[in-house]
Amino acid sequence: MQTKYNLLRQHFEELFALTDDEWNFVQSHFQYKSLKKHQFLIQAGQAVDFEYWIIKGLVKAYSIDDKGKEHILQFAMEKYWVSDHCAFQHQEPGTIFVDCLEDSEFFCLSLENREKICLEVPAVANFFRIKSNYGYINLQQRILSLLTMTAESRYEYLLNKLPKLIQRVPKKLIASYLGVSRETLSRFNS
Amino acid sequence: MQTKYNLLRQHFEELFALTDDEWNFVQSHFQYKSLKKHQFLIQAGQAVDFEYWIIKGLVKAYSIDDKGKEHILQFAMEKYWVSDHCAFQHQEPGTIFVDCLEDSEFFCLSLENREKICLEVPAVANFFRIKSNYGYINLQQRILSLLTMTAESRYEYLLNKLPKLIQRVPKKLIASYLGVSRETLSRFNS
DNA sequence: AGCTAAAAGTGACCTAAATCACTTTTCAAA
DNA sequence: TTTGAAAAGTGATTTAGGTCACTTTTAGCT
Repeated sequence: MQTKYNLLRQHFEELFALTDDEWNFVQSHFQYKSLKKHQFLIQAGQAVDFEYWIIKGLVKAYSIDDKGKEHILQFAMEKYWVSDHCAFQHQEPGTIFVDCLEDSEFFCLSLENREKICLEVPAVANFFRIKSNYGYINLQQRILSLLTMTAESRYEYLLNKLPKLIQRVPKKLIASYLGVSRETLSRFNS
Repeated sequence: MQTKYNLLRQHFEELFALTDDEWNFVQSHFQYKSLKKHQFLIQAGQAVDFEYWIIKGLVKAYSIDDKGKEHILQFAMEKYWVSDHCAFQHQEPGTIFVDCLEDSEFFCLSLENREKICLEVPAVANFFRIKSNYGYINLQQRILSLLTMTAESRYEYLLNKLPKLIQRVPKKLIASYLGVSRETLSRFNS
């Protein structure tokens, strides 16, 4: 288990160094969780008590529309953070589902604990500040890709950007992420 | 001018309180800028030296595709932050344009100064952390709206969410923001 | 290894929205 | 207050991508 915590420490320290004391304090605010493939991390309608850092595995975050169709908001794997951020931040019932595409392990951080470690350890506040900023930048680019590119070029773009992901995820889910039907994606390209 | 700085201080203090000393330090890292309608704040291809807080006015942030068509990434008005965040963060040439839809005034923050005040004043780091997080949440919702909703319901949704904005912005720009053609938008609704 | 279910591919057809071309309305600057 | 330009509306036509129905392939399970 300590090895797993060390992975998280390394993740924090990619951006800002922490003293051992700081790290021990921070670490004590996370809890471990493990799920099998097909199990839910978050379900719409329920409370979202945590933000999750993925130690190992792969999940999809998605919403389900009135016709029962699923729309993928995010794939998240090792070293990614995932949650229903909106529900988590506002401590409201969630609107999206997150489930495991592979057996997965997580470190869980509650809102209360997040605020506590951010206020206590400025390096952690700065860590989340920069991480959120990168996340924001990524979403802006995804929005631009939805506004400016055809479905086919979004697919090519994703193939280049995250080739490893494509191999771990069924194409029908890639289609859902890109906002295209499975059949249309199947008719693309190479 | 001090009145304008006070607006910015209030904006920071909506999330975390600052001492007068802290504020004086923070304030000294911003510079004032004013532009007339139709002037550019940021242009694709050029360095992006600042992030901007809007004191007064309204701008659009957009990219131009290979066919010369403009796609609106964001509208930003009083109390909003705007920049080419990607280019700014990586200190690379920009890829988007930001120009003024009305005469506008800004406070400008360089990357170096942002990092300086965040490291010096933890409340500022926490401020930007929370702001970025809210921004992230908003973009996730916009992505979901692009994936799950028809153009018409996205329009209705926007009418409810930001009625004031609609009145300040030509409909053809709203169309571009929603990812619909001007003509199609014009055929909608009520 | 054999079997079931999920995933992927494919043809035929349909539709939301884009595009093009033109008219009408609104607005801002002289 | 006129006037020229930008914005908005509208009809006709096209098109990217969706939907439906079915077949083939792949991947987990016992």
